[in-house]
Amino acid sequence: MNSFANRVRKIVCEIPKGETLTYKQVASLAGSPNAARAVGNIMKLNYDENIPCHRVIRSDGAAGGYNRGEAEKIRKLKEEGAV
DNA sequence: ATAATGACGTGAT
DNA sequence: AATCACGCCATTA
Repeated sequence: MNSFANRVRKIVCEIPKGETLTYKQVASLAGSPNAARAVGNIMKLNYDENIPCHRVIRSDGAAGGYNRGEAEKIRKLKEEGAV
């Protein structure tokens, strides 16, 4: 998989603990500032357990979604120190 | 190539 | 502040 998905995965994997990036930020870093939707789409389709996708949230501050459940995602972020 | 889908974003009501 | 509708992008069928 060498494409947007790969870039996104790498970026998300580089997110430091306690920090959270918005889908828009990730998309922007991936090269497409308006591909927030595509970013989330890729996560859902890839189910990357090696990637801290739980550190990626919406721009509104909402967690968004998670393969384990939004509650788990939020919990993880809170435990890691994310606001 | 076209249509449909989706863990989004922003603006308008 | 909350909700609705539209727009955007990449992927898959």
